[in-house]
Amino acid sequence: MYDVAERSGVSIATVSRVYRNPDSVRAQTRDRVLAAARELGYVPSGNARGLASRSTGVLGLCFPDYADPDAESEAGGSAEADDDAAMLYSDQIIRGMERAARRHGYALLIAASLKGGPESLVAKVAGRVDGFAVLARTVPIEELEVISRRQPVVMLAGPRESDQLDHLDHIEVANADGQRELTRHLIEDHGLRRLAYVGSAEESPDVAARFRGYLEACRAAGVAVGDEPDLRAALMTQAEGAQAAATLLDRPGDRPEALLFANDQMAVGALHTLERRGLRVPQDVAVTGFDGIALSRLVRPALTTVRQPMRRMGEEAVELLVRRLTGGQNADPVSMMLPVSLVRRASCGC
Amino acid sequence: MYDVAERSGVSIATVSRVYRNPDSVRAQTRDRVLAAARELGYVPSGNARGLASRSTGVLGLCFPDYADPDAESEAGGSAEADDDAAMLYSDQIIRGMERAARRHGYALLIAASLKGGPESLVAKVAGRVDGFAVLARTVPIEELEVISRRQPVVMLAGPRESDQLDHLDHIEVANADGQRELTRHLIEDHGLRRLAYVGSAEESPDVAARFRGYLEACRAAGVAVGDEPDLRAALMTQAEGAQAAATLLDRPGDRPEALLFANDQMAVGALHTLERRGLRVPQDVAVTGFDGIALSRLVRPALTTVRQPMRRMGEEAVELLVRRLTGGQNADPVSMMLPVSLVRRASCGC
DNA sequence: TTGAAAGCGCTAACAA
DNA sequence: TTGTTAGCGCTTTCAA
Repeated sequence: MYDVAERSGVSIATVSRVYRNPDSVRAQTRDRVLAAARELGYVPSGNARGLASRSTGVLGLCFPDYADPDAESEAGGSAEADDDAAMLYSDQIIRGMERAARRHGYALLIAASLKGGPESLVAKVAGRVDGFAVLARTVPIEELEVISRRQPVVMLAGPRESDQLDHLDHIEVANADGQRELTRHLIEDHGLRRLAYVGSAEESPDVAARFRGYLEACRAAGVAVGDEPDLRAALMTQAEGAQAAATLLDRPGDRPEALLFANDQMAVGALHTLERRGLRVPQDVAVTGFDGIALSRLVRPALTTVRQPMRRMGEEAVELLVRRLTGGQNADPVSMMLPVSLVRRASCGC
Repeated sequence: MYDVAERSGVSIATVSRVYRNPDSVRAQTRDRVLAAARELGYVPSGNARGLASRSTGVLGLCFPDYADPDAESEAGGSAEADDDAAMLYSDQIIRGMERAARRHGYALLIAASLKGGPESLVAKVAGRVDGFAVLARTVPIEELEVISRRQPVVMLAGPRESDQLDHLDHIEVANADGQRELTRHLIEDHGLRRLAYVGSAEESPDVAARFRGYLEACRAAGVAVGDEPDLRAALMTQAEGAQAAATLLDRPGDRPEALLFANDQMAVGALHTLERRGLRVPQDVAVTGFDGIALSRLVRPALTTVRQPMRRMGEEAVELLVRRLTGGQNADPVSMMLPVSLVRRASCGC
């Protein structure tokens, strides 16, 4: 910047103005500055800017590290497919955030969580952005508590997790509503009563809420259910879904009329198992998922599921952050529950 | 930082050490500092750090703005589906870069290009990262030329575009090879000779290379072809593919034995048209795509295509950047051509 | 419309 | 093991 100033015969203040507020500089002066900048290959330092102006023009997103990158090369075809699908969840959020951020003139910094000492990735992100979103259960609560005292943070999915964090803005999805409505649909509209639910071993709040919705619908309809899912998968992958379906079909007693899965990937896996066994979906067994990933629309039969508006969640997150950053810093914490929608397709009999 | 130092009775240098190099500080001192930091809600400023240390620990990615965000709400169901698919291209790169960046301790800053004055998004990204990747045709050459004088830039996909930019590292995909091999496969292995090729109106270098591969294979096999694709679609979407298929089928003369599309999305659209018309794929007409997006595996019949290693491209981009940033700044420009792989599935008759 | 000067919050020698 | 100090490259009053 000093070089540009010297070369164009102005002060550094003027160079600064050319970039921050071009109209406040005489056109002729501006052109001289720009020309000098071009000749010198000058690019303003975002760091220095941020330091001086106390803002970065960048929003952040921290999400969990879904897959172990090193394990990836060993993965076979099916794992790869799962991977493609698993991607969608965080990617939709990234996409939503990127778009909305761009609309507001922000760039997006993304980082998957990585545990570490005082130098954790979250802290790094936090130090480089004006505000950021975190997917639930990505970052230790205490750390988030400290960081959120200094800048806006919005929590995505899941509950707020802790009283310590109840000052954070928060966006979740109506998981229970969705699963309840889907279950009701199977029971009342299709007359199915022997249902089996496949949940997850590692019970995230979202997955728990889905199961809760399932229970509520069953009980409301007088369908007998236990307090636990019929099965819990470890990873919610296609492979696990395929296996879960096999396990459920092999259990003694009447075959379930419907298999409900806590996510789409498992449901897709189940479809494969059923096809292999010569069972027709939905005539012999109905199958449902949850999430509304692209895959769900493409498998045959197309999957009945509950669509989560992940892209919208990303967009809303940015709106919330921007609002905090433009005067709303003292507003009461906002908690949004995004509505989900039941997507009726072939796999339930529709 | 000053507050933390004061509160814990040390100098700011020690506070700095606690974060940068914990082992160089006595454990007891370190704990005092960390405690004070927690009480005060201290988060190190990435900007100040970057400014002082001349590095940010962040890599960047600039990609084109595929969709108009404002047009999105008007989009119908089919457009949405296309959107899901279109996403994959840049998303795979983002994903690959994020993973690789993380491995090397970097975060990733992403921004879709946006035209603008001296304050363009690229410049913004450039000012906040240690190095970045750009998808071809995203950024004006002159701007890139200026920026790349100051920091490593790797160009993704497409040729280098210009002699001005021949000092940049560069990664592309073997488009011509892939399309040539795919075409050869149709001609020689399946004995098809009446082929129709659907390209794009806006001829990107990649798409052009694919058509070139197609021509080469045809000529090598003695199959007559013109110098132009049989049809050029405007946007390469499913909708356009569906329409292109209809157009080709309605042309007078013998029906083509195979429809080759310059990307998967169009091929998928074509599949819909063919199904609607009661034509069997591949018995009546073979169909092929290009890209290897997730969708291609899931449609029925599954699509024969050429898989582009986009994730790998993202990873390699990071490797290249990291290499430049760790001593390799003066090495000769690297140009990689990533191999593609022919994916034989049902839609070609395999 | 332009310039002068005081930081922004940190890192990195160098000293102690 | 810890402290002192001089910047890093910009923005931002305040003056001119």
